[in-house]
This record gives sequence, C-alpha cells and structure tokens, in this order.
Amino acid sequence: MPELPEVEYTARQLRSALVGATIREVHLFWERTIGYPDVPTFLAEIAGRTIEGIRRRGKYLILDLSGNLFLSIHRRMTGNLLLLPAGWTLDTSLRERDPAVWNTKGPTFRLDSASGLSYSHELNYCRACLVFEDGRCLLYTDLRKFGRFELWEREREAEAFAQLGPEPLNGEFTVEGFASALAKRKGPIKQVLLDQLVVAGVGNIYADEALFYAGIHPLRSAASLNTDEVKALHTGIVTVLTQSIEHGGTSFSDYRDLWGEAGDNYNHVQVYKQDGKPCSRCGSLIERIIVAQRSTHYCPSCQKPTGV
DNA sequence: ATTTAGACCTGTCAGC
DNA sequence: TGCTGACAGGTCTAAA
Repeated sequence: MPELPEVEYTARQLRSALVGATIREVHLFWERTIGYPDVPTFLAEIAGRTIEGIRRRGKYLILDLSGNLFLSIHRRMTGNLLLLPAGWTLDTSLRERDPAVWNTKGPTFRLDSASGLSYSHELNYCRACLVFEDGRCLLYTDLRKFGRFELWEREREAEAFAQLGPEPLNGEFTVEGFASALAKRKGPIKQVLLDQLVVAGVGNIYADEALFYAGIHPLRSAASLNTDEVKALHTGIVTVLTQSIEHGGTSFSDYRDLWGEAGDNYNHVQVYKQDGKPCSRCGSLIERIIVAQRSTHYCPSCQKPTGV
C-alpha cells in the first residue's frame, strides 16, 4: 500500500506528534508482525524507550529510540498507523468469544466521545499498538498481515537496510548512478524501477507515473534507454514522488494518514488505474498490461515501444 | 544468472 | 443468491 510519499507523509505527521514520547508497553495481536528479533526480546527491549527522532528510508518508517535502538516499520500492502488520544479502552473479549474471528479482525478500541475523533473501519485489523506514558496509543492496523516491525541496534542500520539503494529525494540518487544501474539491466524498465536497490521507495503507482512523465514504454529494456531518456526518467521519479508528498500521498481504499484521512494524490494520478480513460496529454485511451506479474498502466501513443 | 511462480493474508468486485 | 476466479499499494524464497 504505501510507497515513499505515503511513508514520508506519515513520518512528518508522527515527528510533530511523538518525538519525546516514552513507550510504556506494546500490545501484540498478531505475533508475526514482529520480523526481528524474536517476540519476547522485542517486547522486553522496547518498553520504557523514548522516541528521539523519526525518519524514513525507502518505504521504511524509522523511530529512533533511546539506548541506541531503532524501530523500523514496513507497512507492505495494507498497513496503517493511527494515533489515538488518551482516553481509549481496549476490548479483547472477542479472543475468548470467537477465536477465529479474533484472529482475523483483532481487538476493538473505543474512544470516549470527548476525543472528537471518529474512526470507523480503520479500527479493525489492529495487529499491534504502542502505548505511551501519557496515555496516547499508536495503532498499527494491517488487513493482510504482511507488514513487519523490526528492532535494531543503531550501529547495525546498514545491515537492516542492506537491500535498499539510493534515496531519491536527498541527492544520493544521481543521473550518472541511475544510468549505470540501468545499463546493467536487460529486463523491462518497469520491473527494474520496482527493484529497491536501483532506487529506494518507488512502487507500482509511481513507477507507472514516472514512466508516463518521461514518455517511456514500460516494456523497454532498461539498458536500451538513451542518455536523454534516463535523464527524463530520473526527473520523472523525483517529480512524481515530490508532488505526491505535497498532496498527502495517494489513497485508494486502505491508505489513511495518522488521523484517518485519505491522501489527495489520487486526484492527480495520470495513468495508474486509469485504463480506459483518455490520456491527459493526447486523449488516447490508457491501457493496462501485466509486467513482471504487476499491473502496469500507460498511454500507448505517448509511450511508444521503440522510444522514437 | 536470471526469470518466474508461489507464499504470505484477507477482502472486494466482476462474471456466470 | 452463491460460487469462482482475478486482483490489490510489497517483498522474500524456491524452483525452473
């Protein structure tokens, strides 16, 4: 679900709300949410830590904790973070009443009416929550249970993110570096853009959007792009990611921000899930194909297979 | 050495 | 109305 812009937007919201807060305890409702280390160690080590800073790396949200640890959160497809004010109550009675339903839906959180917040379906599928000393609660909801939390020593950060390439928005991602990475790849450019080692944080939405921006067909071999095309695609990646952050990310069904609001970038998308609709540039109908088993959307006249 | 299919999970929607 | 299959923002692993 979230790609770089959605994670960045969440990080910014959390930074202003949670830096300085101390974690009292963690409740776990789906144990496999913890990817590293083992569950008992995770729970014992995280309690009592203070959040010193909040960052993003690729699609990972990073909470820097006291004692030189960091918590990394990857939301994969359907993970969301929601911040509850103090005054919530937790109902786990479903666990005994109907274990099968509990296993899928998780617990129920209730807010007193004074909270002013009105969450609805987002409160289902809670897999974990961090409870803070001041009574607030950071809920992690994840319908499909793919998301993972990991707790690492800060000195092992390189190891934790070994599978990530350059950050696209901080100067690490250069045209020269991008060109040499693409030159080694014979496969379709769409697939290569999804490789986090080539550029960190690009997913299915922004790969399609960046290719449309640059006028490049998704099936072109990455190595076949000329210098101008590589430059245009580089600009396209930076542009579509930056613009989406400004719009609060792209929401379809699941993605919500910290306070349960949907992102607005859906209204600015050019090709993603727009098949059958006219291209904003030329009016041709947007098409959908499968590339590397992922849905791929493009304009057949703006993005020619030959690149000519 | 690459590609590709399968796993991990649950829900929704289209078609019959 | 009910069943079946395709598909969903991601990434890892194993088999071809």
